Amino acid sequence: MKPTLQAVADAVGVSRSTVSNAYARPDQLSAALRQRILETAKAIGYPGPNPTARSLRRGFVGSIGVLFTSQLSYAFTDPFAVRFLAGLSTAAERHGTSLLLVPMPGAHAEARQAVENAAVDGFCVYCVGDEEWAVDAIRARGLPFVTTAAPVDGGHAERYVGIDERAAARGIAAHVAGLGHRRVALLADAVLPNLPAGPVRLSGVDEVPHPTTRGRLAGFADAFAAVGVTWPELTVLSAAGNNRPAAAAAVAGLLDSPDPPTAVLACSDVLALGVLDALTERAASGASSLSVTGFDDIAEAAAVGLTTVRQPAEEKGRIAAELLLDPPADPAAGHVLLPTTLVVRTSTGPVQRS
Amino acid sequence: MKPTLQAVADAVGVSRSTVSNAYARPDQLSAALRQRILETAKAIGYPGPNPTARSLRRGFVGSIGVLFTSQLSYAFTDPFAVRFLAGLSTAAERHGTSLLLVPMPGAHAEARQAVENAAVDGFCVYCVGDEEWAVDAIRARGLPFVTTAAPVDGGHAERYVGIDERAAARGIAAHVAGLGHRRVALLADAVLPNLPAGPVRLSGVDEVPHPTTRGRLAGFADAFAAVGVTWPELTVLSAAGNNRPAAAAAVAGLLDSPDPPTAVLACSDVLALGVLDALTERAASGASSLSVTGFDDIAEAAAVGLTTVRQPAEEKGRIAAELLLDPPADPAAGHVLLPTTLVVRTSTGPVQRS
DNA sequence: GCTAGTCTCTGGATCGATACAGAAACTGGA
DNA sequence: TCCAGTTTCTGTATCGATCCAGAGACTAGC
Repeated sequence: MKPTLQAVADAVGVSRSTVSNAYARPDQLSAALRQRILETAKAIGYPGPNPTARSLRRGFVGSIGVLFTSQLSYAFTDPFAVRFLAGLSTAAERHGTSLLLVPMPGAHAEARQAVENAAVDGFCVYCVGDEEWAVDAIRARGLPFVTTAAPVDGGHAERYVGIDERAAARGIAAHVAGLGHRRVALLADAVLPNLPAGPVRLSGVDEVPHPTTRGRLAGFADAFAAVGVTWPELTVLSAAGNNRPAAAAAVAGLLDSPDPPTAVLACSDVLALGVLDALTERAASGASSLSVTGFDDIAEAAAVGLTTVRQPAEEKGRIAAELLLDPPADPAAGHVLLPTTLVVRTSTGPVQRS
Repeated sequence: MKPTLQAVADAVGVSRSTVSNAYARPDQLSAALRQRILETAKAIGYPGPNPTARSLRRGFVGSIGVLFTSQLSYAFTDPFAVRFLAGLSTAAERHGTSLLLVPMPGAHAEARQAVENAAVDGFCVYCVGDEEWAVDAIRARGLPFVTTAAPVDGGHAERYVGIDERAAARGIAAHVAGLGHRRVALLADAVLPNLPAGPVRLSGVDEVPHPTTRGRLAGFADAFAAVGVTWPELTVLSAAGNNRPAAAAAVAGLLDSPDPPTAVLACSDVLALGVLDALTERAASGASSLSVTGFDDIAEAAAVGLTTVRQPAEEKGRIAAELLLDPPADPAAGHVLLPTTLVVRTSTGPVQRS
């Protein structure tokens, strides 16, 4: 059994409080006594105050929870998420705060429990879709939190850091429309829950539950509406996951159809790379036969010449951490919208007349 | 103030224990009463048992600490580390365990404190170099831990998952030697602490403090010794960090020298990519003018055709988590050495006669 | 009707620390 | 010499739960 604070107190012949002070408040006791306490503590093998007990008494923990509404391991699979975490961890490190990565069991009730059981001072919720339940659970605990997107209408997060999804999407779609493309497909991950890969019929963008996806699709639609292409004329493709094979699978049917689109606008770079994979497989390349765009500007986008929207990933993480760790006095400052940039590379080009 | 368990007990008119049981041991009370308790709990806004208090009483936390001996954000910058974390998190998720990423302040004493203050049930120590202090601090707390490398002679970790660094390095160096290369440079990150970038004179590999680096350099040396190239004939280059620019900077002088090496063996893919960057800058490419090898086989290595040693990153993480979360009965099973593979691509080729 | 056995529920002890009010000793100045 | 002020240390209450021995009520079997 590891010795406790009491054991040290007994060994030195002082009170528990004094030993506690030796660790947490050096100014509350003489240097000599403190020295003596620390030495006997080491001698009897006392490892320092128990972190859990300390947290309980103090009422705060010194760590913030990071919530991924999908599987936790997704965080390390998606390049954008990784960069976000890099920013988050840098800022957290500056504050001496640790990050608790909370596992998310598939079952809803258990996932909620995971949120309830996390010993943290606040949460950073990455990519909340409809998962208002997570926010609810956090609110029920009375803990502060930040989300990585402006909240869905109705729910209001006090603090968030996001981008203007719709405007950014409109920008890149306008670029594609400007190149003359009119027969286009929009590609997103899980447009509707439990959907097979491939085209989806939606009466409107409002049907899409995931707010980020909805925002981006709406932006794409805006730009095409401006050149006379209406929503029903756009093909919406759903991929079974935010990864390259899923994207390749989702576009496969369309690419092989007699009347393929001239451009595919993807809701993430990873999906766009999957489309390029599908093209490579067919011995075609981006831009020449099909224009492809992504979203996020991950490192690989530059390598393959993907036209995309850049958003500051590390910065997003950094700001998220700071909103949480020292909240701005002015509540309005808790709502941060980061700028985005259209990055035109070689994966988009003028529409080919066939 | 958030209501406590006691408040719920009072509201329902039962004892604290019963409310506790309603959450943690449903079989200990009638379904009807449990229902009633849960309902009033929700009604008065009780968010469920306080995780910290629960941990204190139960004596375990449900999370494991992940320790990076360098900055925490390094974890998200190094592709190999990211994949390791992916594996770790997948396994942790299966066990319902969360991961606590502990920040590492630069100052030694503070870093030790960070280890002492982490509320965790065990630690996964990534890439321990000479930082025996971390292991010491963990031992002092009496917590179990895993390291990602076989321990340095002397210190003994009960559980570790690593690779045979020396043998793997010997393998890839033998490939390079087999191609006829004799004038070669070995590139590593921070060969000695606080070293400027560039060539280092070492009387032997034993001088290198970081065990992983030492192991790899020793393996390289082994293979060249076998073809008659002795240690003093090998150039050792030190980079100021495990990143591409640092590697490019470290080799710059040598590449521009009148008598450049015909091959560079790097201790990581990231460093090797930096060398390729330096070559690109000089309008030369790998293999034609200079053979380059890496270590780890990160995703980008395949893209640029880097010859390297593959080690199973996700698997390493997964096993680390499992060694920690359900330790094998047989202590010998706590020592895992993973297999490695030599992956020959286009960045290595026969030595050019000039 | 009585004993044994099961189901429910309770109360007090406990996990390991920190906060805070106040006691004791010491310092200095008038 | 005495009082105010500071420094140093102590003791008790508390953070919010879980554990465990045991009290009552209830069922079963003989």
